[in-house]
Amino acid sequence: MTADPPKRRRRKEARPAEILDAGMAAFAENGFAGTRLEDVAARAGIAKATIYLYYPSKEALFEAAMQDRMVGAIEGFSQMPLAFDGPTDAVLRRFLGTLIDLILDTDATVLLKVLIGEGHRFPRLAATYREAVVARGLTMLESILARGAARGDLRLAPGATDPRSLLAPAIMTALWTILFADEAITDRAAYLDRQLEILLHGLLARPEPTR
Amino acid sequence: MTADPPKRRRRKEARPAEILDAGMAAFAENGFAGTRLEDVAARAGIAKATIYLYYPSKEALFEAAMQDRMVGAIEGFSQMPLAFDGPTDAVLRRFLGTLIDLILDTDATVLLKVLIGEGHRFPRLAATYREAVVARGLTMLESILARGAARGDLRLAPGATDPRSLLAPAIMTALWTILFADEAITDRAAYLDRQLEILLHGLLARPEPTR
Amino acid sequence: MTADPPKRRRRKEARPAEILDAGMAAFAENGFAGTRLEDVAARAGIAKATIYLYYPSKEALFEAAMQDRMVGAIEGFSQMPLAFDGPTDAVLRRFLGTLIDLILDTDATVLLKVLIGEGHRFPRLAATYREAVVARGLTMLESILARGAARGDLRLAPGATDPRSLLAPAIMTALWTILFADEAITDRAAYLDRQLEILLHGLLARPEPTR
Amino acid sequence: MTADPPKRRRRKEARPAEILDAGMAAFAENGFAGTRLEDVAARAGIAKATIYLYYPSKEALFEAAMQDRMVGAIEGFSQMPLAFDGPTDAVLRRFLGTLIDLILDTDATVLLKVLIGEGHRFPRLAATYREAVVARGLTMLESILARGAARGDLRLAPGATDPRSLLAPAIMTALWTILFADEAITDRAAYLDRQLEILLHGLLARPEPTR
DNA sequence: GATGAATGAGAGTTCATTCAT
DNA sequence: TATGAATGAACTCTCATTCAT
Repeated sequence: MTADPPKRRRRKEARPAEILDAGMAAFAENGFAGTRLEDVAARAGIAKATIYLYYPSKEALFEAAMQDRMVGAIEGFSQMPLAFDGPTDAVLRRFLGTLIDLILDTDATVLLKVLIGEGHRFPRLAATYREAVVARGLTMLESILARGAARGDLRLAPGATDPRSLLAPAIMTALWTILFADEAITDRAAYLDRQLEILLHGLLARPEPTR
Repeated sequence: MTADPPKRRRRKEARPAEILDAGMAAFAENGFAGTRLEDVAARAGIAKATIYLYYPSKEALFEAAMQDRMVGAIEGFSQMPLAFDGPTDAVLRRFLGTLIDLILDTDATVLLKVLIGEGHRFPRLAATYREAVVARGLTMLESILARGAARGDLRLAPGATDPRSLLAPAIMTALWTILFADEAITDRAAYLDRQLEILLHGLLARPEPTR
Repeated sequence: MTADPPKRRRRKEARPAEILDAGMAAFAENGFAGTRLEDVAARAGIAKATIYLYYPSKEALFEAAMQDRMVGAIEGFSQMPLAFDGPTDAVLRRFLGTLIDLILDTDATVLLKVLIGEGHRFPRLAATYREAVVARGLTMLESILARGAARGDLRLAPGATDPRSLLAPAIMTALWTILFADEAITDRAAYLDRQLEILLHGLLARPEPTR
Repeated sequence: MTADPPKRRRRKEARPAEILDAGMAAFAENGFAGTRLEDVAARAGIAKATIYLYYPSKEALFEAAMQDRMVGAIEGFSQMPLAFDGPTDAVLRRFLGTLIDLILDTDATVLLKVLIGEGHRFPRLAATYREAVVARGLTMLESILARGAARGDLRLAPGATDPRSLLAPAIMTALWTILFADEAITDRAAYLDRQLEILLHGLLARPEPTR
């Protein structure tokens, strides 16, 4: 990728991150068991043994790669517009829009995919994911709901609304991408609009508005 | 399943299905690459080599197991109450309730999990799944929406509603079970109620009900 | 070696012992770390993986091989002429002669060699060796000495004689064979005679026989 | 060793010797194949690659370390009291006492241990050891015997006595230390006394002392 | 049909050795 | 001179697959 790949000996500082990237890509494609360290090495442009200079085992590499992506995801969250101004529907649209962008443009999808497949064997990772990523997202949604309730925007008390309902558009996006990559969502804005239209206003016609 | 056939013969004819079950369970836990045929055999109570009498390779067993579960899922669909009577909200509640039961009580979750992890390596399976399971579910939802629109129950034209929105509660259920088994949904009815409450009536307070 | 070596599948009963023999030979030549399982397999005429059908690891094979030889050594002891009749010098000559024959004709030398090299890493084996082999030999010598003292054959009280002195001819034989195989002891009887001559009667001229 | 040279320079010149010491210690513990150059480096407080500045390969380092110890052993011999005065028993006692001290206080034991284990793979070393160390020791014993015969101290002609008999106490000491370090000889003087008592005067009661 | 035994082809891991600094 | 980084060549161990019974 860079201009002049020296035969050996690259910047040692970058190595661990390069390996992590290569590992993540490989694990995403083939899962933990299905990935050969040889492939990771090839992707990173190094020898198999070099991996062991930085990670003591395949498992350690896997965990490090996952953890690294989680840090990325968490950072993505913390850079989200925390100042929620204006009407609740606009706030939600902004929040979910950003979240979907995050999911589609980063390795968040990959992370989810791998954790679905291997979470069982790496309970620590699954726990971290739940606490540091999922719970955080849900908490943010809850605070949006609380603010909306305070503003009188919402029909229901915030406690009556499962925030997972609101997470659904984002997660469904990720899932669709994983399962049917080729049929993935193309027009994100339109997609989000349609989902929000229902979440905000409901499916049903208002039963006898006046009367 | 059947009532009385002589125990002797049952064994022989049941072999392939037993192996399929064992395989499914093993693949669900450890994925394709992470599963050892030895484990499958142990689960099925047979010798490793016996598997080869019925399936020519690990891949073939995997595909057969998946296909088998898909057939089960499809059968589940076809046994769903196709006579949609009554108001659309009741129909939807019945449909999604049955779907969630199906997901939680069968291997549908497991199927989804495995396909998420290995779909990439078994594109034929992924395609079958999309067409025979997912598309079928969406089609049924679309027909519910069309009927609802015809009845005047719906706020929007059926084409304006992404049926995936309606699938979300079911799929989120599956995902939550996969990722956080211990924190899984316990009270299904209540869970569904809360989700439907939003899907049907929306989050927002109705602006100026009178008009 | 046998007449008709079938291509595959030999008597499963003999396998473990064959592997043990092959392992012992290999370990004796190259030590534990220096031995490649591939070599053991080749010596045994089997595939490398077959070893793992019988022993779960290289270490386990090593320990099993050692233990097996120790059992052999111990059996050798128990078949020694326990009925010590006649004058002590004859008894000793018989005992040590048999011991040297045992050492030179069995794997006892090899066992000693390997334990010298690897005992440090396999303390359990070293302990077993000390207790089951060495201690047993010394005990037998002590009983010979006690009997000799009772007969009035000995100059000293049996407690005053370190039985290791008497073991020396046997052990030196083993050591010489290990270190300088090509220069090994050839005429065992003569060798033993010369050693015993000294042990029994001493180096020094009897000072003042009368007195 | 030397008195005062500036600390700076000392380091450089001492390097090879330090590496040799570290190597010897490591080889003694784990044998040739079982020793990692990394360990040697760690023991010597240097980097693994530095070893290659002084020794072109692991084998070369091994041979150098062994040879170095042999030189030490030989020097030990040459510093032994060559002026054998007095009665043969006293001479022998002095000689063997010094030898045992040498064995127990230097790396002579270690050398023996390693050569037992790896002599097979390093025949040159084994040959050197036999010639430069063992043969030399035996020669010295033979000269003691010759002198003793000339003095009339000995019962037998010197040719009738295998000098290895006399070496036995020393070698048995080494062997015991190697095999059963924890049960090693503690009271050297007493141990030697008991061994010599037998070697000099024999086990048997003098048959009819008078007559 | 069923299986225990056997194996070839890897996969992860280690380590002596080399190279650039 | 000294070393951290890198690697190729093993080596141990695993596992899908086959074969003889």
